[in-house]
Amino acid sequence: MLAREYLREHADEYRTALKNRGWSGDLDRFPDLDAERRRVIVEVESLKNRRNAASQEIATLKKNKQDAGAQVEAMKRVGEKIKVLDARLAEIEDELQGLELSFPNVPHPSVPVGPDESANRLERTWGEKPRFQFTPRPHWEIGESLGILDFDRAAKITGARFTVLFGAAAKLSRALMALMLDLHEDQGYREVLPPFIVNAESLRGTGQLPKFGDDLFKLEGKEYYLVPTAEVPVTNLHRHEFLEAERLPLRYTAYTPCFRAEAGAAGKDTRGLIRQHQFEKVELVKFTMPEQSWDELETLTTDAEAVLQALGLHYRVVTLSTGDMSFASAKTYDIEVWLPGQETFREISSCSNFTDFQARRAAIRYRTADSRTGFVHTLNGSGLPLGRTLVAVLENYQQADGS
RNA sequence: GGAGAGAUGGCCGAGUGGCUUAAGGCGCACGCUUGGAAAGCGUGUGUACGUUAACCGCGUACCGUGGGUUCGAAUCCCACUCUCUCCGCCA
Repeated sequence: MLAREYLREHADEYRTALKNRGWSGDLDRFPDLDAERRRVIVEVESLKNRRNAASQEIATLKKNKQDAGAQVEAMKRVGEKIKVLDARLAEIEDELQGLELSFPNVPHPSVPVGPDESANRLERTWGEKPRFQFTPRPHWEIGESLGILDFDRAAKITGARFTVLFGAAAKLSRALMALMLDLHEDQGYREVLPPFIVNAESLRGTGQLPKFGDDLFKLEGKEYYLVPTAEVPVTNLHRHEFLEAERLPLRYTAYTPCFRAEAGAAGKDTRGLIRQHQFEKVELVKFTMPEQSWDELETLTTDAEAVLQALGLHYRVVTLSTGDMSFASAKTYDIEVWLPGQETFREISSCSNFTDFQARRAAIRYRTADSRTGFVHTLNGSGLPLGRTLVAVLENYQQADGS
């Protein structure tokens, strides 16, 4: 969510930002609605002011055993008016809020402008492509021939896009989780194990709702959802809270399974465990003062990279273009790991600065020692997904004999 | 799942329709006092929105959340959420 003052005073600038993002929506309704809202507020609040004064009068008259009938009658009419205006105001607020929740964040000036991933900017690469004396195989072949990845049985138990890990794969996954959490703890992150089920309010705070509900698994009976990423429960740890400015930034790392319905993604990357309905991930989340967040984005990214370096995996870092960024992000670095079995760089981490976009939705504020308040900046990045890291290890360290 | 009790400011806690612009205390900030401190005394102490050049002032709202009754609601009514106690069930 963006500041109303920003939408009022920098409408042209925001229009350009939306165009760069390839966003198609209605910005024209905002100024009308905003102006009407303020008109109604001025009117209804002056009526309430009159009512408050009158009720004091009535109380005094009654105490002195005097007749207050005329005042009561007059206030009945004022009360009716207030009721009507309050109802109108609620309508306006609803529509205005719905509108504001649909507006994406403003890209940072350093973000390359472009329609899609073709405009992404390469920042750096680390390591080198491993050389093989044989043709490297994709992970699904390695995993199936070793009997440690089983897609067919997962399809029987559940359905498409689920996987069973056996033996060494399961054990490696568990080891990777411990490696990542320990590494991030050394980097200054506090480990947290949150609920894997969240309510709708939490998803609104981080921006998955109301727009991207189709990508979520919703539980029946209650307004509960399976977490699509640890970003949701961890960012919402501090929803509706004031954080002491001198204690910022707060840094958290969390392991959770992630559940994604991916309603619109059928047919893409269907082989192997690159795109699954369930995967596991270690996540990094930060809450910072506004002036710290851009530096913290850089260290967040290098903190995630450190996992790949520890594993000796070749990767590159790219800045996503305006057209490739997610809804809530102001700037995103993608880390892409080299997969020799598929001869491609594949996204393994997304590190984003959401500026105050999520903090406004979730009301996460700071308070300084001299009592100034404001919205914090939130950031997060994968550090890293277990499944894709397992894929990278399998493909990069495979041997000629299939082991 | 059943029964009962509860939710008030940073914290404790009073408050069963108007005298509450939420008592009192603690904490915190500033000042007085002091050689310095403690104690004591005094002043102040939330959030959002609106108005405004202005977080100067003024106004409106907020006592778990959402509705309702009333001229007027922290207070009465309804629904929901959460917490605690006991019972049941369960890893």
